[in-house]
Amino acid sequence: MPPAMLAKAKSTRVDNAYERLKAEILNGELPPGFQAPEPDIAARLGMSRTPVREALIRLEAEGLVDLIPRRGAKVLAISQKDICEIFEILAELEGLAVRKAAGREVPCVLMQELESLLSQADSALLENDIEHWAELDDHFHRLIAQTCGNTRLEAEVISLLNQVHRANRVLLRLNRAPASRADDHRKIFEAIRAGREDIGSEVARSHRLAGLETMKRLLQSSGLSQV
Amino acid sequence: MPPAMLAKAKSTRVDNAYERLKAEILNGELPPGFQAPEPDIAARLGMSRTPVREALIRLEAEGLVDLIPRRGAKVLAISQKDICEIFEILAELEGLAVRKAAGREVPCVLMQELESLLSQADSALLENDIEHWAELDDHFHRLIAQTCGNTRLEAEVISLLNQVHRANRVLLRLNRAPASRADDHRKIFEAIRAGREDIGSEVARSHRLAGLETMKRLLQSSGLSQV
DNA sequence: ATCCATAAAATCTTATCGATATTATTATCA
DNA sequence: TGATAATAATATCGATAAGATTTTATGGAT
Repeated sequence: MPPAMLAKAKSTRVDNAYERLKAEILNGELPPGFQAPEPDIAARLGMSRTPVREALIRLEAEGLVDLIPRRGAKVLAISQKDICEIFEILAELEGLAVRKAAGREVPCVLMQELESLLSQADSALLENDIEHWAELDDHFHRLIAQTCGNTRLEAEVISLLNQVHRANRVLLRLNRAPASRADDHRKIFEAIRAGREDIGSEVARSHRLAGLETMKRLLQSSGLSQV
Repeated sequence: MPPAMLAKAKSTRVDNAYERLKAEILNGELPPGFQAPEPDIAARLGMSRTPVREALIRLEAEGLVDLIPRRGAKVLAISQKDICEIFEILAELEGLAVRKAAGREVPCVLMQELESLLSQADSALLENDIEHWAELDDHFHRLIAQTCGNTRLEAEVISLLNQVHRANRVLLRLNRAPASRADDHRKIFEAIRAGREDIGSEVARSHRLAGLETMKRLLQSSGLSQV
């Protein structure tokens, strides 16, 4: 057996297209509403339509694009209704994730990383670097999902976070302020460390629901019907 | 505009392959562990590999099959760990679904259908027709998901139910008894009708968690490591 | 002479391509 | 306005290239 074959890392065209398109959607290079025929996308990525198509199907399953029968692929825009639906689900799922994390032995490196994120976020806030703070905030939520030990739960939370990623960014930038008490994050962290399942779960839940209210307010005041 | 164009129902080969394969997986014709090269599947379905492949990618995204790089498509088997993960998520999500349903005006026909299912289930139980009862039980859970008004929540619950569908069937048949108090279902129904969000939500949650315990016990006693 | 390890060859299956058939939409014309 | 033609994009196919696995050969050691 060859010495190093733990990571498959086969790097196929489909994977390549998938990763690139996903990254472009998440960072806003391909904005919501962007639409293009498959041949165009394929040409841009330098490959034939087949792998692009397969990547698009995966992205559609993850709720990032819409494949319109004879219209091409469209990057999904997020409406207020979408945000409500997603945040409601996230509130429960993140609550569960924190509960599970608090009820088990979370790998030490994860806890350290979480703590590091917390202090970095504090710094960013002091320096009024909202952009950076938002990034750290998002990262914290993703990391929490990884502490729960339930791989499906983790994947589902990450998928939902991806779907609202741009909306979060846009609205936060618009608001130029944190979406909710940054303090919640520390409370969640402490609850996990101390094994306080109920408290952690409830803080995570209400944190997300408070975030929903903020988002609704921002959407309203910005007049944007979708993001 | 043509008179009837509400339902698109375009019936493409991909959709066809998707529906057929999904049905065959759910009803057990393609049992867990079943594995076949793409050309075989395509030949069986009477079409080329392309649409089959696209259907398989969708099924993979839904957690029903595994596409192994040079090995073909494999129908996923469900382990105890999988069941734990899925039931834990379902407990939260079904709890939320019932809460939302209780908090809104559920379409009358849905409520009627739910009630019909309840009485049919009672009959089936009286006649000791476990098979039929299990079917009605499953149907009830799916219908509940449809009452919540959150389309993503509905889709996610249905997807999770699909993933444990065969496990449910197999173990219930093995047990030859309902998985938990059928009474819970009526409680949930009444809570939705009466708008008792907290009660309904909690019953749904504990109902699912009780189901998990039953499943664990059945798995243990049957000696099956996966289903 | 037999058996194991290694290398070469054959085979099998996917990954990807380019081309064609199909069909929704748009444009054109009476 | 309604029918028809043109267009454009997908849906699907069949073929090929690439890659892994298995089989078969081969050579040396006991």
